[in-house]
Amino acid sequence: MLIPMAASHEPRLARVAAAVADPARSRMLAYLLSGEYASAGELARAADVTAATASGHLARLLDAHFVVVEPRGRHRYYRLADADVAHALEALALVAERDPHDRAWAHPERQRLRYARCCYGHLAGRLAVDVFDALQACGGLTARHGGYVLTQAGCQWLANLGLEPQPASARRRYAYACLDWSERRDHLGGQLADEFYRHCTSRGWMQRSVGRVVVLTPAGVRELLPRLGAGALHDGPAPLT
Amino acid sequence: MLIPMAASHEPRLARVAAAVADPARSRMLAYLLSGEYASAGELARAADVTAATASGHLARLLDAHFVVVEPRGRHRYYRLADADVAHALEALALVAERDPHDRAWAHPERQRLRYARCCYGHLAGRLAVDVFDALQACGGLTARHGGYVLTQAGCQWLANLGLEPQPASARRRYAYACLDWSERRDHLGGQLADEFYRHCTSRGWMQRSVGRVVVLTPAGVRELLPRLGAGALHDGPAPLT
DNA sequence: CGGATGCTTCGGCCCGGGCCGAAGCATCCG
DNA sequence: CGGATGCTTCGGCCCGGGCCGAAGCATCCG
Repeated sequence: MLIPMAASHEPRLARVAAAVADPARSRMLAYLLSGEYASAGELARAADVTAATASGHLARLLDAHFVVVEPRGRHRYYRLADADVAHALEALALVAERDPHDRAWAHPERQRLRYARCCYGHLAGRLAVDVFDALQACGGLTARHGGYVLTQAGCQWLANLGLEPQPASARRRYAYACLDWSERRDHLGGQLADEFYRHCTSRGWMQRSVGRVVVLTPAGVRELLPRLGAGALHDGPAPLT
Repeated sequence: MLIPMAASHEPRLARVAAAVADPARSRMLAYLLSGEYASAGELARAADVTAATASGHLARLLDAHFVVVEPRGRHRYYRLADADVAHALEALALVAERDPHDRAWAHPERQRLRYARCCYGHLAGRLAVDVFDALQACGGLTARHGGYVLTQAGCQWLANLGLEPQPASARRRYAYACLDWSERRDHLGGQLADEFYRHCTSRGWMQRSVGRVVVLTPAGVRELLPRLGAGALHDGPAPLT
Protein backbone atom coordinates (compact mmCIF):
# COMPACT_ATOMS: atom_id res chain seq x y z
CA MET A 1 0.00 0.00 0.00
CA LEU A 2 2.57 2.52 1.10
CA ILE A 3 4.86 1.06 -1.51
CA PRO A 4 3.13 1.23 -4.87
CA MET A 5 5.29 -1.46 -6.38
CA ALA A 6 3.47 -3.96 -4.22
CA ALA A 7 0.17 -3.78 -6.04
CA SER A 8 1.53 -4.40 -9.53
CA HIS A 9 4.37 -6.64 -8.49
CA GLU A 10 2.84 -9.27 -6.25
CA PRO A 11 0.37 -11.07 -8.48
CA ARG A 12 3.38 -12.03 -10.56
CA LEU A 13 5.12 -13.35 -7.47
CA ALA A 14 2.08 -15.52 -6.76
CA ARG A 15 1.95 -16.75 -10.34
CA VAL A 16 5.60 -17.76 -10.26
CA ALA A 17 5.21 -19.55 -6.93
CA ALA A 18 2.11 -21.32 -8.26
CA ALA A 19 4.25 -22.92 -10.93
CA VAL A 20 6.14 -24.75 -8.16
CA ALA A 21 3.22 -25.23 -5.79
CA ASP A 22 2.04 -28.58 -7.02
CA PRO A 23 3.45 -31.95 -5.99
CA ALA A 24 3.82 -33.24 -9.53
CA ARG A 25 5.47 -30.08 -10.86
CA SER A 26 7.75 -29.75 -7.87
CA ARG A 27 8.94 -33.32 -8.40
CA MET A 28 9.66 -32.53 -12.03
CA LEU A 29 11.57 -29.39 -11.14
CA ALA A 30 13.56 -31.15 -8.44
CA TYR A 31 14.41 -33.85 -10.92
CA LEU A 32 15.69 -31.27 -13.40
CA LEU A 33 17.55 -29.45 -10.64
CA SER A 34 19.67 -32.50 -9.89
CA GLY A 35 19.75 -33.96 -13.34
CA GLU A 36 20.17 -31.34 -16.05
CA TYR A 37 17.64 -32.41 -18.71
CA ALA A 38 14.99 -35.05 -19.23
CA SER A 39 12.33 -36.15 -21.73
CA ALA A 40 8.63 -35.64 -21.11
CA GLY A 41 8.14 -39.35 -20.40
CA GLU A 42 11.02 -39.45 -17.94
CA LEU A 43 9.53 -36.47 -16.11
CA ALA A 44 6.10 -38.12 -16.07
CA ARG A 45 7.66 -41.14 -14.33
CA ALA A 46 9.61 -38.91 -11.95
CA ALA A 47 6.42 -37.06 -11.03
CA ASP A 48 4.39 -40.29 -10.84
CA VAL A 49 1.58 -39.12 -13.13
CA THR A 50 0.34 -40.23 -16.55
CA ALA A 51 1.84 -38.82 -19.72
CA ALA A 52 -1.31 -36.78 -20.29
CA THR A 53 -1.10 -35.11 -16.90
CA ALA A 54 2.62 -34.54 -17.24
CA SER A 55 2.12 -32.88 -20.57
CA GLY A 56 -0.27 -30.38 -19.02
CA HIS A 57 2.19 -29.60 -16.25
CA LEU A 58 5.06 -29.17 -18.67
CA ALA A 59 2.98 -26.79 -20.77
CA ARG A 60 2.40 -24.78 -17.65
CA LEU A 61 6.09 -24.75 -16.71
CA LEU A 62 6.95 -23.64 -20.24
CA ASP A 63 4.39 -20.89 -20.04
CA ALA A 64 5.91 -19.69 -16.76
CA HIS A 65 9.36 -19.77 -18.39
CA PHE A 66 10.59 -22.21 -15.75
CA VAL A 67 11.76 -24.71 -18.33
CA VAL A 68 12.74 -24.70 -21.98
CA VAL A 69 12.29 -27.54 -24.41
CA GLU A 70 14.29 -28.94 -27.29
CA PRO A 71 12.49 -31.35 -29.61
CA ARG A 72 14.70 -34.21 -30.77
CA GLY A 73 12.83 -36.50 -33.08
CA ARG A 74 9.83 -37.88 -31.29
CA HIS A 75 11.23 -36.94 -27.88
CA ARG A 76 11.00 -33.57 -26.23
CA TYR A 77 13.80 -32.74 -23.84
CA TYR A 78 13.17 -30.26 -21.05
CA ARG A 79 15.63 -28.40 -18.85
CA LEU A 80 15.48 -25.52 -16.36
CA ALA A 81 15.32 -22.20 -18.15
CA ASP A 82 18.25 -20.47 -16.44
CA ALA A 83 20.28 -20.04 -13.28
CA ASP A 84 17.71 -17.69 -11.74
CA VAL A 85 15.12 -20.43 -11.79
CA ALA A 86 17.54 -22.98 -10.31
CA HIS A 87 18.42 -20.49 -7.63
CA ALA A 88 14.80 -19.75 -6.73
CA LEU A 89 14.03 -23.46 -6.50
CA GLU A 90 16.99 -24.09 -4.27
CA ALA A 91 16.15 -21.12 -2.06
CA LEU A 92 12.65 -22.57 -1.61
CA ALA A 93 14.12 -26.00 -0.93
CA LEU A 94 16.30 -24.52 1.79
CA VAL A 95 13.19 -23.14 3.46
CA ALA A 96 11.44 -26.47 3.03
CA GLU A 97 14.31 -28.35 4.64
CA ARG A 98 14.82 -25.89 7.42
CA ASP A 99 13.22 -27.83 10.22
CA PRO A 100 14.66 -31.33 9.97
CA HIS A 101 17.77 -29.55 8.91
CA ASP A 102 20.19 -32.28 8.10
CA ARG A 103 17.82 -34.87 6.75
CA ALA A 104 17.64 -33.97 3.11
CA TRP A 105 21.22 -32.89 2.72
CA ALA A 106 22.27 -36.07 4.44
CA HIS A 107 21.28 -38.12 1.44
CA PRO A 108 24.61 -39.04 -0.17
CA GLU A 109 23.57 -38.00 -3.67
CA ARG A 110 22.46 -34.58 -2.54
CA GLN A 111 25.49 -34.20 -0.31
CA ARG A 112 27.81 -34.84 -3.22
CA LEU A 113 25.83 -32.38 -5.30
CA ARG A 114 26.27 -29.84 -2.60
CA TYR A 115 29.98 -30.40 -2.29
CA ALA A 116 30.88 -30.04 -5.96
CA ARG A 117 28.90 -29.81 -9.15
CA CYS A 118 28.91 -28.30 -12.60
CA CYS A 119 27.26 -24.92 -13.11
CA TYR A 120 27.23 -23.83 -16.76
CA GLY A 121 30.81 -24.86 -17.45
CA HIS A 122 32.35 -23.90 -14.15
CA LEU A 123 32.50 -25.45 -10.72
CA ALA A 124 29.88 -24.84 -8.01
CA GLY A 125 29.28 -26.06 -4.48
CA ARG A 126 31.27 -25.94 -1.30
CA LEU A 127 34.53 -26.63 -3.13
CA ALA A 128 33.95 -23.76 -5.56
CA VAL A 129 33.19 -21.41 -2.68
CA ASP A 130 36.45 -22.43 -1.02
CA VAL A 131 38.34 -21.71 -4.24
CA PHE A 132 36.71 -18.28 -4.51
CA ASP A 133 37.52 -17.54 -0.87
CA ALA A 134 41.13 -18.59 -1.25
CA LEU A 135 41.53 -16.44 -4.34
CA GLN A 136 40.03 -13.45 -2.57
CA ALA A 137 41.91 -13.95 0.69
CA CYS A 138 45.24 -13.56 -1.10
CA GLY A 139 43.99 -10.37 -2.75
CA GLY A 140 43.86 -12.20 -6.06
CA LEU A 141 40.84 -10.38 -7.47
CA THR A 142 39.85 -6.74 -7.92
CA ALA A 143 36.38 -5.56 -8.79
CA ARG A 144 36.15 -4.07 -12.29
CA HIS A 145 32.97 -3.14 -14.20
CA GLY A 146 30.58 -5.48 -12.43
CA GLY A 147 33.03 -8.37 -12.38
CA TYR A 148 36.59 -9.15 -11.42
CA VAL A 149 40.04 -9.14 -12.94
CA LEU A 150 43.06 -11.07 -11.68
CA THR A 151 45.76 -9.22 -9.78
CA GLN A 152 49.42 -10.17 -9.81
CA ALA A 153 48.78 -12.14 -6.62
CA GLY A 154 45.88 -13.95 -8.29
CA CYS A 155 47.99 -14.96 -11.25
CA GLN A 156 50.64 -16.24 -8.89
CA TRP A 157 48.10 -18.28 -6.91
CA LEU A 158 46.88 -19.93 -10.12
CA ALA A 159 50.43 -20.45 -11.38
CA ASN A 160 51.15 -22.41 -8.20
CA LEU A 161 48.42 -24.79 -9.34
CA GLY A 162 49.97 -25.00 -12.79
CA LEU A 163 47.36 -22.83 -14.51
CA GLU A 164 48.30 -19.96 -16.80
CA PRO A 165 45.01 -18.27 -17.69
CA GLN A 166 44.23 -17.24 -21.25
CA PRO A 167 43.82 -13.55 -22.03
CA ALA A 168 40.25 -12.28 -21.58
CA SER A 169 38.00 -12.85 -24.56
CA ALA A 170 36.05 -9.84 -25.76
CA ARG A 171 32.93 -11.93 -26.23
CA ARG A 172 32.10 -13.05 -22.73
CA ARG A 173 32.43 -12.04 -19.11
CA TYR A 174 35.83 -12.81 -17.70
CA ALA A 175 35.07 -13.46 -14.03
CA TYR A 176 32.07 -12.66 -11.89
CA ALA A 177 30.50 -13.73 -8.63
CA CYS A 178 27.93 -16.44 -9.28
CA LEU A 179 25.45 -17.28 -6.59
CA ASP A 180 25.91 -20.73 -5.10
CA TRP A 181 22.46 -21.85 -4.05
CA SER A 182 23.46 -24.73 -1.85
CA GLU A 183 26.03 -22.72 0.09
CA ARG A 184 24.10 -19.44 0.08
CA ARG A 185 27.41 -17.93 -0.98
CA ASP A 186 29.20 -16.82 -4.12
CA HIS A 187 31.56 -18.74 -6.29
CA LEU A 188 33.40 -17.63 -9.40
CA GLY A 189 31.81 -17.81 -12.85
CA GLY A 190 32.90 -16.72 -16.33
CA GLN A 191 35.79 -17.50 -18.63
CA LEU A 192 38.36 -17.74 -15.87
CA ALA A 193 36.20 -20.11 -13.82
CA ASP A 194 35.65 -22.32 -16.86
CA GLU A 195 39.39 -22.52 -17.43
CA PHE A 196 39.94 -23.37 -13.79
CA TYR A 197 37.44 -26.22 -13.96
CA ARG A 198 38.92 -27.60 -17.18
CA HIS A 199 42.37 -27.39 -15.63
CA CYS A 200 41.22 -29.39 -12.60
CA THR A 201 39.66 -32.13 -14.71
CA SER A 202 42.59 -32.35 -17.11
CA ARG A 203 44.95 -32.73 -14.17
CA GLY A 204 42.69 -35.51 -12.86
CA TRP A 205 41.83 -33.65 -9.63
CA MET A 206 38.12 -34.07 -10.19
CA GLN A 207 35.77 -35.74 -12.61
CA ARG A 208 32.17 -35.51 -13.72
CA SER A 209 29.80 -38.07 -12.18
CA VAL A 210 26.04 -38.62 -12.67
CA GLY A 211 23.93 -35.56 -13.52
CA ARG A 212 25.74 -32.43 -12.43
CA VAL A 213 27.74 -34.07 -9.67
CA VAL A 214 31.51 -33.57 -9.72
CA VAL A 215 33.71 -35.72 -7.49
CA LEU A 216 37.15 -34.94 -6.15
CA THR A 217 39.79 -37.61 -6.83
CA PRO A 218 42.56 -38.60 -4.41
CA ALA A 219 44.91 -36.51 -6.56
CA GLY A 220 42.59 -33.55 -6.02
CA VAL A 221 42.58 -34.10 -2.28
CA ARG A 222 46.37 -34.20 -2.32
CA GLU A 223 47.15 -31.37 -4.71
CA LEU A 224 44.21 -28.96 -4.72
CA LEU A 225 42.70 -28.98 -1.21
CA PRO A 226 45.87 -27.92 0.63
CA ARG A 227 45.84 -24.67 -1.38
CA LEU A 228 42.36 -23.74 -0.20
CA GLY A 229 42.65 -22.30 3.30
CA ALA A 230 41.92 -23.95 6.62
CA GLY A 231 38.22 -24.78 6.31
CA ALA A 232 38.44 -26.66 3.03
CA LEU A 233 40.12 -29.83 4.21
CA HIS A 234 37.67 -31.09 6.71
CA ASP A 235 34.12 -31.90 5.87
CA GLY A 236 33.59 -32.91 2.27
CA PRO A 237 31.98 -36.27 1.60
CA ALA A 238 34.26 -39.17 0.83
CA PRO A 239 36.08 -38.06 -2.31
CA LEU A 240 36.02 -41.41 -4.11
CA THR A 241 32.81 -42.65 -5.70
CA MET B 1 13.45 -41.69 -9.64
CA LEU B 2 17.15 -42.25 -10.02
CA ILE B 3 17.70 -39.91 -7.13
CA PRO B 4 15.77 -41.19 -4.12
CA MET B 5 15.80 -37.87 -2.36
CA ALA B 6 13.29 -36.61 -4.91
CA ALA B 7 10.36 -38.63 -3.66
CA SER B 8 10.56 -37.61 -0.03
CA HIS B 9 11.83 -34.10 -0.63
CA GLU B 10 9.56 -32.59 -3.23
CA PRO B 11 6.15 -32.58 -1.57
CA ARG B 12 7.70 -30.25 0.97
CA LEU B 13 8.98 -28.01 -1.81
CA ALA B 14 5.44 -27.84 -3.19
CA ARG B 15 4.00 -27.09 0.24
CA VAL B 16 6.42 -24.23 0.77
CA ALA B 17 5.75 -22.77 -2.66
CA ALA B 18 2.00 -23.06 -2.04
CA ALA B 19 2.37 -20.69 0.90
CA VAL B 20 3.42 -17.99 -1.58
CA ALA B 21 1.21 -19.06 -4.48
CA ASP B 22 -1.81 -16.96 -3.67
CA PRO B 23 -2.29 -13.32 -4.63
CA ALA B 24 -3.36 -12.24 -1.16
CA ARG B 25 -0.54 -14.05 0.64
CA SER B 26 2.06 -12.90 -1.85
CA ARG B 27 0.98 -9.30 -1.34
CA MET B 28 1.31 -9.75 2.42
CA LEU B 29 4.76 -11.30 2.06
CA ALA B 30 5.93 -8.59 -0.31
CA TYR B 31 4.68 -5.99 2.12
CA LEU B 32 6.66 -7.60 4.94
CA LEU B 33 9.70 -7.94 2.68
CA SER B 34 9.90 -4.19 2.16
CA GLY B 35 8.54 -3.10 5.46
CA GLU B 36 9.76 -5.24 8.35
CA TYR B 37 6.62 -5.85 10.43
CA ALA B 38 2.91 -5.12 10.30
CA SER B 39 -0.30 -5.78 12.20
CA ALA B 40 -2.93 -8.21 10.94
CA GLY B 41 -5.23 -5.35 9.94
CA GLU B 42 -2.48 -3.57 8.04
CA LEU B 43 -1.72 -6.77 6.15
CA ALA B 44 -5.41 -7.27 5.38
CA ARG B 45 -5.47 -3.81 3.79
CA ALA B 46 -2.21 -4.48 1.94
CA ALA B 47 -3.62 -7.72 0.55
CA ASP B 48 -7.01 -6.13 -0.19
CA VAL B 49 -9.09 -8.77 1.61
CA THR B 50 -11.35 -8.69 4.69
CA ALA B 51 -9.95 -9.23 8.15
CA ALA B 52 -11.50 -12.70 8.26
CA THR B 53 -9.79 -13.78 5.06
CA ALA B 54 -6.51 -12.23 6.10
CA SER B 55 -6.63 -14.07 9.39
CA GLY B 56 -6.92 -17.38 7.57
CA HIS B 57 -3.98 -16.54 5.35
CA LEU B 58 -1.85 -15.46 8.28
CA ALA B 59 -2.62 -18.69 10.09
CA ARG B 60 -1.42 -20.52 7.06
CA LEU B 61 1.78 -18.47 6.80
CA LEU B 62 2.44 -19.11 10.48
CA ASP B 63 1.89 -22.80 9.97
CA ALA B 64 4.40 -22.80 7.10
CA HIS B 65 6.87 -20.92 9.33
CA PHE B 66 7.02 -18.08 6.82
CA VAL B 67 6.13 -15.48 9.42
CA VAL B 68 6.25 -15.14 13.17
CA VAL B 69 3.87 -13.14 15.32
CA GLU B 70 4.23 -11.02 18.42
CA PRO B 71 1.00 -10.13 20.23
CA ARG B 72 1.02 -6.57 21.60
CA GLY B 73 -2.19 -5.84 23.42
CA ARG B 74 -5.07 -6.22 21.01
CA HIS B 75 -2.75 -6.06 18.00
CA ARG B 76 -0.80 -8.91 16.53
CA TYR B 77 2.38 -7.94 14.73
CA TYR B 78 3.73 -10.21 12.01
CA ARG B 79 7.18 -10.33 10.42
CA LEU B 80 9.08 -12.67 8.13
CA ALA B 81 10.45 -15.63 10.07
CA ASP B 82 14.10 -15.37 9.03
CA ALA B 83 16.58 -14.44 6.32
CA ASP B 84 16.06 -17.73 4.47
CA VAL B 85 12.43 -16.86 3.90
CA ALA B 86 13.29 -13.35 2.74
CA HIS B 87 15.87 -14.78 0.42
CA ALA B 88 13.50 -17.33 -1.09
CA LEU B 89 10.89 -14.63 -1.68
CA GLU B 90 13.37 -12.37 -3.35
CA ALA B 91 14.72 -15.20 -5.50
CA LEU B 92 11.16 -15.85 -6.68
CA ALA B 93 10.60 -12.15 -7.26
CA LEU B 94 13.69 -12.04 -9.47
CA VAL B 95 12.22 -14.82 -11.58
CA ALA B 96 8.90 -12.99 -11.69
CA GLU B 97 10.53 -9.78 -12.84
CA ARG B 98 12.81 -11.39 -15.35
CA ASP B 99 10.96 -10.49 -18.49
CA PRO B 100 10.20 -6.77 -18.20
CA HIS B 101 13.52 -6.64 -16.51
CA ASP B 102 13.88 -3.08 -15.36
CA ARG B 103 10.29 -2.27 -14.63
CA ALA B 104 9.92 -3.30 -11.01
CA TRP B 105 13.39 -2.31 -9.90
CA ALA B 106 12.90 1.02 -11.60
CA HIS B 107 10.39 2.08 -8.97
CA PRO B 108 12.33 4.57 -6.81
CA GLU B 109 11.36 2.93 -3.53
CA ARG B 110 12.51 -0.47 -4.65
CA GLN B 111 15.65 0.98 -6.21
CA ARG B 112 16.61 2.61 -2.94
CA LEU B 113 15.90 -0.65 -1.14
CA ARG B 114 18.17 -2.38 -3.56
CA TYR B 115 20.98 0.11 -3.14
CA ALA B 116 21.18 0.09 0.65
CA ARG B 117 19.03 -1.35 3.39
CA CYS B 118 19.19 -2.82 6.86
CA CYS B 119 19.54 -6.58 7.24
CA TYR B 120 19.37 -7.72 10.86
CA GLY B 121 21.60 -4.97 12.20
CA HIS B 122 24.06 -4.75 9.33
CA LEU B 123 24.02 -3.16 5.91
CA ALA B 124 22.76 -4.94 2.78
CA GLY B 125 22.32 -4.03 -0.87
CA ARG B 126 24.66 -2.87 -3.57
CA LEU B 127 26.56 -0.64 -1.17
CA ALA B 128 27.16 -3.51 1.26
CA VAL B 129 28.39 -5.72 -1.56
CA ASP B 130 30.85 -3.01 -2.58
CA VAL B 131 32.12 -2.77 0.98
CA PHE B 132 32.58 -6.54 1.13
CA ASP B 133 34.39 -6.52 -2.22
CA ALA B 134 36.69 -3.72 -1.18
CA LEU B 135 37.60 -5.52 2.04
CA GLN B 136 38.32 -8.72 0.17
CA ALA B 137 40.23 -7.07 -2.66
CA CYS B 138 42.79 -5.71 -0.22
CA GLY B 139 43.16 -9.15 1.32
CA GLY B 140 41.41 -7.89 4.45
CA LEU B 141 39.62 -11.13 5.32
CA THR B 142 40.70 -14.74 5.77
CA ALA B 143 38.30 -17.68 6.01
CA ARG B 144 38.23 -19.25 9.47
CA HIS B 145 35.73 -21.87 10.75
CA GLY B 146 32.88 -21.06 8.42
CA GLY B 147 33.34 -17.31 8.70
CA TYR B 148 36.01 -14.68 8.41
CA VAL B 149 38.55 -12.92 10.58
CA LEU B 150 40.22 -9.60 9.85
CA THR B 151 43.81 -9.59 8.64
CA GLN B 152 46.26 -6.80 9.36
CA ALA B 153 45.35 -5.31 6.00
CA GLY B 154 41.66 -5.44 6.91
CA CYS B 155 42.23 -3.63 10.20
CA GLN B 156 44.20 -0.99 8.32
CA TRP B 157 41.42 -0.53 5.76
CA LEU B 158 38.88 -0.01 8.54
CA ALA B 159 41.24 2.28 10.45
CA ASN B 160 41.42 4.50 7.37
CA LEU B 161 37.67 4.96 7.80
CA GLY B 162 38.13 5.77 11.46
CA LEU B 163 36.81 2.45 12.77
CA GLU B 164 38.67 0.42 15.36
CA PRO B 165 36.72 -2.82 15.67
CA GLN B 166 35.91 -4.34 19.08
CA PRO B 167 37.40 -7.72 19.97
CA ALA B 168 35.27 -10.69 18.89
CA SER B 169 32.51 -11.59 21.32
CA ALA B 170 32.29 -15.26 22.28
CA ARG B 171 28.52 -15.20 21.99
CA ARG B 172 27.95 -14.48 18.31
CA ARG B 173 29.49 -14.97 14.92
CA TYR B 174 32.14 -12.39 14.17
CA ALA B 175 31.92 -12.04 10.39
CA TYR B 176 30.33 -14.21 7.75
CA ALA B 177 29.13 -13.97 4.17
CA CYS B 178 25.44 -13.10 4.13
CA LEU B 179 23.51 -13.60 0.94
CA ASP B 180 22.33 -10.36 -0.63
CA TRP B 181 19.11 -11.22 -2.44
CA SER B 182 18.81 -8.14 -4.55
CA GLU B 183 22.37 -8.31 -5.81
CA ARG B 184 22.59 -12.10 -5.96
CA ARG B 185 25.89 -11.64 -4.19
CA ASP B 186 27.32 -11.79 -0.68
CA HIS B 187 27.78 -9.04 1.80
CA LEU B 188 29.24 -9.16 5.28
CA GLY B 189 27.15 -10.07 8.32
CA GLY B 190 27.90 -10.59 12.01
CA GLN B 191 29.40 -8.54 14.79
CA LEU B 192 31.94 -6.77 12.59
CA ALA B 193 29.30 -5.83 10.01
CA ASP B 194 27.04 -4.44 12.74
CA GLU B 195 29.89 -2.29 14.03
CA PHE B 196 30.61 -1.07 10.53
CA TYR B 197 26.98 -0.03 10.02
CA ARG B 198 26.81 1.74 13.39
CA HIS B 199 30.05 3.53 12.58
CA CYS B 200 28.64 4.75 9.27
CA THR B 201 25.47 6.08 10.84
CA SER B 202 27.26 7.70 13.76
CA ARG B 203 29.58 9.49 11.33
CA GLY B 204 26.50 10.66 9.44
CA TRP B 205 27.43 8.83 6.22
CA MET B 206 24.07 7.12 5.99
CA GLN B 207 20.76 7.13 7.78
CA ARG B 208 17.72 4.93 8.18
CA SER B 209 14.71 5.88 6.05
CA VAL B 210 11.24 4.27 5.74
CA GLY B 211 11.01 0.53 6.32
CA ARG B 212 14.40 -1.07 5.83
CA VAL B 213 15.69 1.55 3.42
CA VAL B 214 19.04 3.19 4.26
CA VAL B 215 20.11 6.31 2.38
CA LEU B 216 23.60 7.59 1.80
CA THR B 217 24.20 11.21 2.82
CA PRO B 218 26.42 13.68 0.96
CA ALA B 219 29.03 13.08 3.66
CA GLY B 220 28.84 9.37 2.85
CA VAL B 221 29.30 10.04 -0.85
CA ARG B 222 32.35 12.18 -0.06
CA GLU B 223 34.01 10.06 2.61
CA LEU B 224 32.89 6.45 2.17
CA LEU B 225 32.38 5.87 -1.55
CA PRO B 226 35.92 6.79 -2.66
CA ARG B 227 37.23 3.93 -0.51
CA LEU B 228 35.14 1.33 -2.28
CA GLY B 229 36.84 0.48 -5.56
CA ALA B 230 36.01 1.67 -9.04
CA GLY B 231 32.46 0.37 -9.52
CA ALA B 232 31.00 1.90 -6.39
CA LEU B 233 30.90 5.54 -7.42
CA HIS B 234 28.73 5.40 -10.42
CA ASP B 235 25.21 4.13 -10.34
CA GLY B 236 23.51 4.48 -6.99
CA PRO B 237 20.24 6.39 -6.86
CA ALA B 238 20.40 10.02 -5.85
CA PRO B 239 21.84 9.86 -2.34
CA LEU B 240 19.64 12.54 -0.78
CA THR B 241 16.02 11.76 0.06
C1' DC C 1 4.57 -48.63 -45.88
C1' DG C 2 2.55 -49.86 -41.42
C1' DG C 3 2.88 -50.83 -36.53
C1' DA C 4 5.10 -48.96 -32.42
C1' DT C 5 6.52 -45.22 -29.68
C1' DG C 6 6.43 -40.44 -27.57
C1' DC C 7 3.82 -36.80 -26.72
C1' DT C 8 -0.26 -33.56 -26.70
C1' DT C 9 -5.24 -32.29 -26.90
C1' DC C 10 -9.90 -32.93 -25.48
C1' DG C 11 -13.82 -33.95 -22.18
C1' DG C 12 -15.58 -34.74 -18.09
C1' DC C 13 -15.07 -35.63 -13.09
C1' DC C 14 -14.04 -33.96 -8.60
C1' DC C 15 -12.13 -31.53 -4.61
C1' DG C 16 -9.01 -28.34 -2.03
C1' DG C 17 -9.06 -24.13 -0.66
C1' DG C 18 -10.26 -18.96 -1.20
C1' DC C 19 -14.01 -15.80 -0.12
C1' DC C 20 -17.17 -13.40 2.90
C1' DG C 21 -20.59 -12.17 6.83
C1' DA C 22 -21.81 -13.16 11.35
C1' DA C 23 -20.59 -14.37 15.74
C1' DG C 24 -17.25 -14.78 19.44
C1' DC C 25 -13.28 -13.41 22.31
C1' DA C 26 -9.73 -10.38 24.20
C1' DT C 27 -7.95 -5.87 25.01
C1' DC C 28 -8.31 -1.02 25.35
C1' DC C 29 -10.03 3.33 26.92
C1' DG C 30 -13.09 6.87 28.67
C1' DC D 1 -17.85 -0.99 33.81
C1' DG D 2 -19.42 -0.81 28.96
C1' DG D 3 -18.79 0.45 24.17
C1' DA D 4 -15.19 0.35 20.63
C1' DT D 5 -11.47 -1.85 18.40
C1' DG D 6 -8.55 -5.75 16.59
C1' DC D 7 -8.50 -10.19 15.50
C1' DT D 8 -10.03 -15.14 14.93
C1' DT D 9 -13.43 -18.94 14.31
C1' DC D 10 -17.33 -20.88 12.04
C1' DG D 11 -20.48 -22.03 8.03
C1' DG D 12 -21.60 -22.14 3.64
C1' DC D 13 -20.76 -20.87 -1.24
C1' DC D 14 -18.18 -21.47 -5.35
C1' DC D 15 -14.58 -22.20 -8.80
C1' DG D 16 -9.80 -22.98 -10.56
C1' DG D 17 -7.26 -26.44 -11.70
C1' DG D 18 -5.47 -31.41 -11.11
C1' DC D 19 -6.60 -36.07 -12.68
C1' DC D 20 -7.30 -39.61 -16.10
C1' DG D 21 -8.68 -42.31 -20.52
C1' DA D 22 -9.42 -41.88 -25.24
C1' DA D 23 -8.29 -39.98 -29.37
C1' DG D 24 -5.12 -37.58 -32.41
C1' DC D 25 -0.64 -36.38 -34.44
C1' DA D 26 4.26 -36.85 -35.51
C1' DT D 27 8.35 -39.52 -35.71
C1' DC D 28 10.80 -43.74 -35.86
C1' DC D 29 12.10 -48.21 -37.45
C1' DG D 30 11.90 -52.74 -39.54
